[in-house]
Amino acid sequence: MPPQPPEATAQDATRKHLLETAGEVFAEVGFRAATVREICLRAEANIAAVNYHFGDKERLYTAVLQDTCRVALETYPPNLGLAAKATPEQRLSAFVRSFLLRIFSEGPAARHGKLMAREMIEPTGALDDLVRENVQPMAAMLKSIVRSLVGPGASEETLRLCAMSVVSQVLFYHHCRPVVRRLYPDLKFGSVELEQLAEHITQFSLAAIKQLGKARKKRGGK
Amino acid sequence: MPPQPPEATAQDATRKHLLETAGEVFAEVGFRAATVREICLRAEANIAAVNYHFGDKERLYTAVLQDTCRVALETYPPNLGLAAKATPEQRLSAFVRSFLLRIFSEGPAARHGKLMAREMIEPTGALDDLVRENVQPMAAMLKSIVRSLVGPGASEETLRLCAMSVVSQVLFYHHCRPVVRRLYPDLKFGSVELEQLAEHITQFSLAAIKQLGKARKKRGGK
Amino acid sequence: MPPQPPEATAQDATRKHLLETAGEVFAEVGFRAATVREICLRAEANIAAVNYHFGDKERLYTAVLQDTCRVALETYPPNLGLAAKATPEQRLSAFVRSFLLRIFSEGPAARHGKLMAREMIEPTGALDDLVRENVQPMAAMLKSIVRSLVGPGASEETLRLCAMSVVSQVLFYHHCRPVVRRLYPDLKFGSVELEQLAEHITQFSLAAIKQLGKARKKRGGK
Amino acid sequence: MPPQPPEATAQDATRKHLLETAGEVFAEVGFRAATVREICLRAEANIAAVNYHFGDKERLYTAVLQDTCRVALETYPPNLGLAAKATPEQRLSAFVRSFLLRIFSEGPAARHGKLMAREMIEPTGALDDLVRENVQPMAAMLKSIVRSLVGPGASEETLRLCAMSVVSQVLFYHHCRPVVRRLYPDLKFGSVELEQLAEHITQFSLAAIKQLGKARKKRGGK
DNA sequence: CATGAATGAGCCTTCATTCAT
DNA sequence: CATGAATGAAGGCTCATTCAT
Repeated sequence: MPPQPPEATAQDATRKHLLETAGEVFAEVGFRAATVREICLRAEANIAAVNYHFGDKERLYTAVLQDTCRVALETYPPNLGLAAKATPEQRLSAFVRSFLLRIFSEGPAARHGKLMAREMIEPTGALDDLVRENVQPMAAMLKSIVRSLVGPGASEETLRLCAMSVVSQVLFYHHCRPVVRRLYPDLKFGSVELEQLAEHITQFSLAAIKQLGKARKKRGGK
Repeated sequence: MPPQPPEATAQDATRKHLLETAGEVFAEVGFRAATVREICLRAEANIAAVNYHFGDKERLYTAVLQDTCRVALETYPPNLGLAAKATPEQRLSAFVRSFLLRIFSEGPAARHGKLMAREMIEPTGALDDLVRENVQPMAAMLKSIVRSLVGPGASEETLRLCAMSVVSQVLFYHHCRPVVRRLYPDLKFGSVELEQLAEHITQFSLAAIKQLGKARKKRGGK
Repeated sequence: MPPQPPEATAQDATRKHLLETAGEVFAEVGFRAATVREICLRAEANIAAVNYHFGDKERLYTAVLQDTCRVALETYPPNLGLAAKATPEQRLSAFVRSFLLRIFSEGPAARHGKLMAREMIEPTGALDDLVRENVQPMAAMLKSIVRSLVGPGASEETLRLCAMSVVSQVLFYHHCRPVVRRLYPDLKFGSVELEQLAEHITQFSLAAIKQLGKARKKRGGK
Repeated sequence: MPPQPPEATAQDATRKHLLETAGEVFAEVGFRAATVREICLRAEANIAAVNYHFGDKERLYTAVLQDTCRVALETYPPNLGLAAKATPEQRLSAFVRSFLLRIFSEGPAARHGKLMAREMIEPTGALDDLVRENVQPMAAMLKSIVRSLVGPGASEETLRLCAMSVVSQVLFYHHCRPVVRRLYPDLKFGSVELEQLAEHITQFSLAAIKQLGKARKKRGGK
């Protein structure tokens, strides 16, 4: 008998189910279009269950956002279990791959990507916390990787710009999927294709970053 | 009897005004949150004007999308009036700059960027036409630029991947602005900063593309 | 054909009907217990009619309060068409009688009394205006009557106290009707009984006020 | 085995606390607006405690009404500890003063006044008992005072009318406080002002009653 | 033709009450 | 026994759309 989590009450079960179902619905149609009725119906809960467990629709949404974020990061950790003494190149590759896998996964973890994309269009109060607690550390990690690659002495601005150039390439395929799909109908995003994509983004970025590093040294600074 | 264009002005004026106002409202709050009432109120038109002129809210939206796209491309053409014999580097730079200016502009042209960002989240039927008529040519133009840079013989896939890497860096700042603003509160997007940003993206991309070109030649193909 | 009130449109008819019906319902069960559904149902109007014509339930209530007040004062004017040179005694009698008739009437004018009674328990924002525009003038009128009766030189405080003693006797029978009915089940409030009641209140008050006037003179002022 | 009253304290304590808290809430916002949740929350009791101890919200209200009435009469008894051989004038004065103090007091006793005022607007079943057991005796007491003042031989109707004229003046300031406050914003109801008010009502009523007594004798009857 | 009064479906939320534990 | 999670009816309000004028 496994060490049962303490107090796995009926309440928690309903709450959890609600959280999961709401995640689905919010990811599918967004906060506004999602209706409490639909969520409760799918979760086989009473229409008043949302208000009872979360106060109101908005707080349910906040809880969903935080929960999906946690799940996504647990499922695809940014370093992908890399050895401690990995090279910067390996670390960049892992970062890109885990990021891609995270937002293109098909499971519950994928919902976070959809929710975040919607959050970019209409930010809610929940975004502040999310950026501070989750995005910030990721950005710092990536910047440290870039610093290792571009060499010491690079300005904060350079690090920031390069980090964003890396991130942008990953996010693009997720965010602009509707356009990409229409431009290249044959393009798929299976695991093979994702690996190829990760390889391209990594190589493209490595080439650029290293080149910038060389150019900086030649100019003797900055 | 002349083809009475000057006659129908009263109607056309209302229609045009409605189109413009709807563009504002849709860009501000999105399709769902926008209300026909609000649009008609701002346009000083009757509440039934939308249904009268455009059939329903959705067809108004489609008309708005097409209109804003036209305006945006007219205001910031992709080549920025470049000389015919411009170098590939100049053409890439112009492409990046015009793209950035287009989506970060503060005017009617900027609305298109916002609407497209929303379209990425919940594509409507209008997106098909838009991609075919506007995005496709832009993509082709960028790919030809990349081809000039990477050298002859590069695969279609390589061209496509590189083109997307370029585009993604531009779009990122627009699409993820809510996160960027929270990560770097001091970052501004005035004309000076946009120029610097364009410079970075251009240099980053040039370095990567050329490097990939060299690597390919060394490997002797693909 | 009578001089038709200008613009007696269909809109006004619905609005007026709604106002009347809402008056009934609010008087019967109060603001909170009254439901927009019930009001619209009784008025044979759409469920959204209240919001359309009055904005929301609260503003409908305010409109009802103002309207019933107007009707009540038009139906039973405070001076009851008294001659200009009426004696103070006659004016007091008319004031008391018209007040009693107003709050005990059975028609639409009676609703105002019920609404005001509820307003005493839970005042709304509408009360401020009502007191300023309707109660204030009535109070001034009564005070001038009392001044004529008590003789010159009486303090403002005395006038106020006496005026309130008069008003209180009238309102009591309306406000405490539930208790009065239980104490004296045989008591009726038909027109005959109201006349007797008016006579008592008038005589009781006259006796008191004149006596106070005499006492004051003996003491040589105040 | 003794009749275990000390046993059941835990339950009784909750019940009593609930009664007290409900009194507060009902007096503040009325029966309808009061929520069982709020009452249980303030009483630090379970949400189901009301139904458990009192059956439902309505029966809780009835219990509250009876309890507050008891407390109010215990705190401000109608004769204010008057000597047995007090004059009718003194008894009237005591009656008026105790009545005023009761309804204007700032404590648990005051709640009864507020509840009764609401009961006047929407009587509940609890009113019958209350009138029979509490109001009736008070009315009888006041009528006997009036009889002493107006002289023997006065009709029941006269006694009743005069008694009500007295009571009405007291209740008016409590019941119409919202209007009074708006008419005379500077008016306060501290202990000093209440004494002055009691004095006015007493003198006003005494003057009227005695005058009516004289008039009756002159006319020789009734 | 162009208007704006009117519609009714549907949304979020509240609340007294119940019932298994 | 006492609890609190769960219920479901009902309320106010919004909004795209319609239709008689």
